[in-house]
Amino acid sequence: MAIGRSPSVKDVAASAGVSLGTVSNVMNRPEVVSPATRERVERAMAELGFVRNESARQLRAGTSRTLAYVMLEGSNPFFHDVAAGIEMAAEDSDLSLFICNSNGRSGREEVHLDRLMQQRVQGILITPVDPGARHLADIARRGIPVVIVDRVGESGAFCSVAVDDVLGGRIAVEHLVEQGHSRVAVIGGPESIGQVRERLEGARQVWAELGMKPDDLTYLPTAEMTVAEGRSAGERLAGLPARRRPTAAFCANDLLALGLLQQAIGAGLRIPEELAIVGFDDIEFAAAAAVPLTSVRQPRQELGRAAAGLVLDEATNPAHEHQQLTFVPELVARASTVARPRAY
Amino acid sequence: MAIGRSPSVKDVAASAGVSLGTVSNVMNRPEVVSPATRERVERAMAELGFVRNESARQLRAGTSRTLAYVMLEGSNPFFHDVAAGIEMAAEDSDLSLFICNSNGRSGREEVHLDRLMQQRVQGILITPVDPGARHLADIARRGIPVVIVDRVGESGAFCSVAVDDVLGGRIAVEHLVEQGHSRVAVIGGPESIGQVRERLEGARQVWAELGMKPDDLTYLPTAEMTVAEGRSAGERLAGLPARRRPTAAFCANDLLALGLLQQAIGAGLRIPEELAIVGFDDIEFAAAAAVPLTSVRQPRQELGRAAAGLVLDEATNPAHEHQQLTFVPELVARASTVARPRAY
DNA sequence: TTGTAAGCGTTATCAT
DNA sequence: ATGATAACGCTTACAA
Repeated sequence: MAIGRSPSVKDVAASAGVSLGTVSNVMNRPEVVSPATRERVERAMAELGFVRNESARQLRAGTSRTLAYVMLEGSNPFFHDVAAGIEMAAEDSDLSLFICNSNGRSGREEVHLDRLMQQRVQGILITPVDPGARHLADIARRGIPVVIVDRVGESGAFCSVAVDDVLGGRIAVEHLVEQGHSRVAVIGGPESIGQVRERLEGARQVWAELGMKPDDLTYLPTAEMTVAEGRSAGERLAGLPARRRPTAAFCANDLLALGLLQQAIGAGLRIPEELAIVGFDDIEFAAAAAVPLTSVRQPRQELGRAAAGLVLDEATNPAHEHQQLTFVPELVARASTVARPRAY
Repeated sequence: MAIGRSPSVKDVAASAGVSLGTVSNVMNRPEVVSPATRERVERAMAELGFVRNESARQLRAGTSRTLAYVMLEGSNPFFHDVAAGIEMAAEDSDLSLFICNSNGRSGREEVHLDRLMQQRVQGILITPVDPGARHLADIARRGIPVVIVDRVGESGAFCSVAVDDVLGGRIAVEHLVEQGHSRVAVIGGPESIGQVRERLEGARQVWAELGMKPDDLTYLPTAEMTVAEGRSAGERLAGLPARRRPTAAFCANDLLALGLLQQAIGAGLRIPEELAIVGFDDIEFAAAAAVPLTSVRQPRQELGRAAAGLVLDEATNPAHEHQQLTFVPELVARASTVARPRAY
């Protein structure tokens, strides 16, 4: 039943009684071939079960029909939403999307990048472990379009798409202060993650500008941005002396916030009365939490879409100029900070 | 700065003053080339920034170094966990993994499948919209290894890896009955989804076997397996007259359960005292919920790993026989069904 | 409108 | 140990 090897244009040509070139024309410029022969060729293709060999096409064409996205953390739905946005854009341009996951490890990232180069992908979208990494610059120098997603490239050597993380941190903490909190925890880490640094930075900035006491902003570092670390931060929070204990927390992403929320509810705290919580990203699960989570929303799919637009521009437009797109994050207030939420 | 085209083996050969074949040997059988020339070639490669062209390699080799997974719903973390398992196995065999998402639409699925064939992937893993679909059988008939994941192929025409969904439904409902519930809701849909049918089937079976009254098992159909539909099912549940209202619910997946949980807590119900909830899949967010969710665990990564093993066997072992691997699901009891959970 | 032939970058076979 | 050469399946001039 199984065939030795799959039929090639040559086989189709033989079967249809035409030449190689004609078969190719049927596929690539059907208008130049007469309806009669075209139909004959198409029938032959169907009969033989011909499937075009993309490698051969690509070898000849010199260009592939694929984009790639190297995500930072497969376990964070945020990145999958970004990927979904990219995929839509890719689909619109009739491109395939290759998705890789570095899992925060620079080594894996490099391995993936290497393979993608071998595959001659049209462009690479990446949320890098380190935007300053040598291997990233190397790729860009080769002329392969690279776009940094969710992070601003430091050198301006590539395009980037991100939200203003500093602003995000600001509006989160500003919101908490508006709600009457005067002792706030900021939770996140490690600080080697740029997004974390900037979100914390924004939080500190606005805290100072609003004239709050520096000591009343407590930083609780975490080793990762996970639910488990959020729970652990909650325990540390609970361990603080009541007088100094923050009445609100700003978490650098939603996974941390979800973990904190779980720990707090488990400990019997009323949310938001005894502890208010703001997350970051606004993933689906934020709104789906038992106490819906206030979060700083990133336009996740939009981010991906815009990034895809930039790679494609770089890939096809000779006049392309690198640009850093910045989206404005938006606070989505829910029950975890306000008893009667403005949004749900 | 940017180079016209990237250097080929030919360029490397010229630069190193050796022949084409020698360069190829350095890459593929380094042991046959003398250390001196090998080093010379390697230096030339580094200087020129040579990157092997995978299309050409593949065209020549006739086979690609990629596996593909077509997932059913990108918005459900369950599938990403399966994908992670596949990826690990792929990595072990030095293969790349191409991830696609059909989003439950048969049309998208077919488009992806088509592209994957053109790419000549080594094998396809898929959680299909419809395991009986024509296009799936067509691919298998072409001799491309296809493995059905999280669903049993109907015809035995391909390998499959799944958990016993009927059993899963059984242990979920058995657990609820053990906890003393005599009115239970089963929530899920649409019934066109095989997993749903079987989980419900198991629920009904065990309900009857335990001698419970048929009318006390209420089926609440949903249009999708999402958090939003879970919430909506919760509202319908709340609308039932108190006498007939179930005191426990078995949801066909965790997203539904999470939605139901949210709705119930929002409505002021105490969990599990006033409503006990069991989900299915045991995704990370089940354990992370405010009230940790009891769930029927699927060995998500294991599923992926095993499936990858089967495709690889089919791809490489001439004596390969199709097989249907079935894992045994396991109940993970948490606070959403037991006041003092056995596990956390 | 259709056929012929060259070439994309690699690998493998056969000489040397 | 190294070099020359054919072949993989396709696209695209160019010729007929």
